[in-house]
Amino acid sequence: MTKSSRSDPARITHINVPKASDILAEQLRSLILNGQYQPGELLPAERDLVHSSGISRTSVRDALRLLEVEGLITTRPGRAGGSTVRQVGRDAVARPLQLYVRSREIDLASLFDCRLAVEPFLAGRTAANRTEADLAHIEEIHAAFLAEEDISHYKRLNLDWHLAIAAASHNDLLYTLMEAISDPIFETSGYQQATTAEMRKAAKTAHEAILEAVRARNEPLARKRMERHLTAYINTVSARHGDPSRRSEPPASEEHQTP
Amino acid sequence: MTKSSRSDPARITHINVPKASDILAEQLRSLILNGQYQPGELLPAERDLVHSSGISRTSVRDALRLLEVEGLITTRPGRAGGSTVRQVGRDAVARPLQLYVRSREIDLASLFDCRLAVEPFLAGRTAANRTEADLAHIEEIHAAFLAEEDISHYKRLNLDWHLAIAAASHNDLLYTLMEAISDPIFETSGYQQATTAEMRKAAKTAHEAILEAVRARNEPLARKRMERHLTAYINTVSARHGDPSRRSEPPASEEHQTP
DNA sequence: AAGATCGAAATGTCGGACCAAAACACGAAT
DNA sequence: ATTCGTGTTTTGGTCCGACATTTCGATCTT
Repeated sequence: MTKSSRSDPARITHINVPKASDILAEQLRSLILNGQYQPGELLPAERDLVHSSGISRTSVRDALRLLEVEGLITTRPGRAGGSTVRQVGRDAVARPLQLYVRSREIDLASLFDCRLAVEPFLAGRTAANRTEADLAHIEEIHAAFLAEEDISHYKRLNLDWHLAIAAASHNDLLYTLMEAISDPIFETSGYQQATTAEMRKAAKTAHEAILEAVRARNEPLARKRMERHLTAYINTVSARHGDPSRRSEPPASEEHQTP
Repeated sequence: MTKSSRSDPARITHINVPKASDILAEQLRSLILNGQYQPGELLPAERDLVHSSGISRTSVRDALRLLEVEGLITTRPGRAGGSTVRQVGRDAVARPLQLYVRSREIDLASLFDCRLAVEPFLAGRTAANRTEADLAHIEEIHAAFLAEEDISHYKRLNLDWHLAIAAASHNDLLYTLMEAISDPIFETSGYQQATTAEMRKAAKTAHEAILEAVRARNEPLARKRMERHLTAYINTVSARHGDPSRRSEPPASEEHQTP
C-alpha cells in the first residue's frame, strides 16, 4: 500500500466527521448570532425541528443541549416551555475559564499576574468613566469593608470591593474576565491562608487611596495605586508562602507603601 | 430587597431541578478534576456507565456530551473508541469568549481596551522571562513581518507577531486570554478596513522598538513601548472611523453639559 | 509474510413509548 | 363574580430496543 495515497503525505488537516447534531447546532447558532432569532424569542419545538430538519429527535435534542451549554439558549419543560434564546451570560465565559484553570493546574502566581494586568487598567478606566451612581455604590461597599472585622466576611467584602471598582469601568468584557479570574483565586487554598491584621490594615489604607483617586477622576493615579496595592499584596503573600521567586519590584518610584 | 426578611419566602435561591445527566456529569467532572482519571485515560464505556449509574443510556450520553463540550473529554466511535480524558484546551476558553463577544455585540473599542490592558503587561513579562529559543522564534516572525508586502498576509503576520510576543511571556493563562480576544478583533469588519502604507510603516518601526526592548530584557521599556504602539494604532483607527469619542487622551478638559 | 476479509466492540442514530412539568380551560363551590 | 380544583394539552425529560457506522483485531488467503 502506498503510504497515504500518491503525493500528499501529511498536508491534509485531520478529517472532522460532523455529527448530525453538530450540523443542526451550527445552523441554529448562526441564526441566533445573526439576529434571526432575537433574545427572548422561542425556537421551534423539538418535534417541529425533527420535522423540518429530517433528523431524529435524539439528534435534535443533542443539538439543543449543545447550544444550552454554550449559553445561547435556555430550555424549560412544560406547556409554555421550549428553548428560549438569550444573551450569553458572564458565567458562560467564567465556567470554561475556571475549568481551564483547574484542569491545567494554573498556579496562583499566574492568576495574580492576570489581576495585575487587568485590575490597574480597570481602576484607571473607572476613574475616567465612573458615574455618580457607580461612585455611590462603591462607597457603600467601601464603608462596609472598612467596618467589617470578621475574617470570612472580610475576604468576601474585599473581593466585592475589587469587583465594584472593576464594574464601574463600564467595560463589560474586561469586567467579565476579571470576575472569571477572581473566582478561582478566591477558591484556591493558597489564597485562603490566614490574613493578618497587619495586611488588613494595609489593604484598607490602600483601598482608601485608590478610591480617592477614583473620586478625583484621576486615571493614571488610580491605575498606579491599584498596581501598587496588588504588587504589595502579592509580595506579602509570596514571601509568607516561602516562595521568594515571584517577587516583583514595585513600579518606578519607591514609596514604601507597606508597613 | 436586601432588607431583613425573616421567615418569609423571598430569601430562597432559585430552585434548581437537576437533570439526570447533569448529576452524572458532575460526578465524572469531579473525578476528572481530582485526578482520579488522568488525561489520556479512558472513561468506562457508555453501557458500563448505564449499568453502574442506573440511568438510561440516553442520559449517560447526554452527560458525556456535556463534558465533551466543556473540553474535558473527547469521544470517538469504533472498537477502541470511547471517552478519553484530556486537558482542557485553549479553544475551550476562546470559543465561549467569542460567543460572548458576538452575542453581546461588544464593540471594537472594548476589545481594544482588553488588548491595551493585557498586551503591554505581557510584553513586559516577555522581556523578563523570554528564553533564547523564544527570542529566536520571535525574530523569525519579525523578519517575515518586515518583508511581507501583501496586505492580507500582512494582517495575519501582524497578529502572529503580537501572539508570538505574548506566548514568550510564559504565562499560559494570559496568553490564552490574549489569543481568545484577538480572534474576534481579527474578524470584526471594522478591523478589516484598509491599512495604509503609512500605518504599516509605523507598525514596523514600533515592532522593531519593542523587540529591541525584549532583546535587552528591559521589562518596563517593553511594556511602555507596547502601550504606545497600541494606543497610537487605536487613535489612528478611531480617528479614521469618524469616531472621536474613544480617543485616549488626558481627561483634562471638562465637558460642558446640562447639570 | 503481506494483504484481504470477517467479526467484535464501541459510539452514533433512529423511532416510539411513556413520564413529568407547566399553562390553560372549564366547571363547581363559595 | 371570584376562587378553587380538576382535567386537558403542550412541551421537554427519560427510557428502551433496534440498527447503522466506525474502528480495531483476528483470521483466512495467497
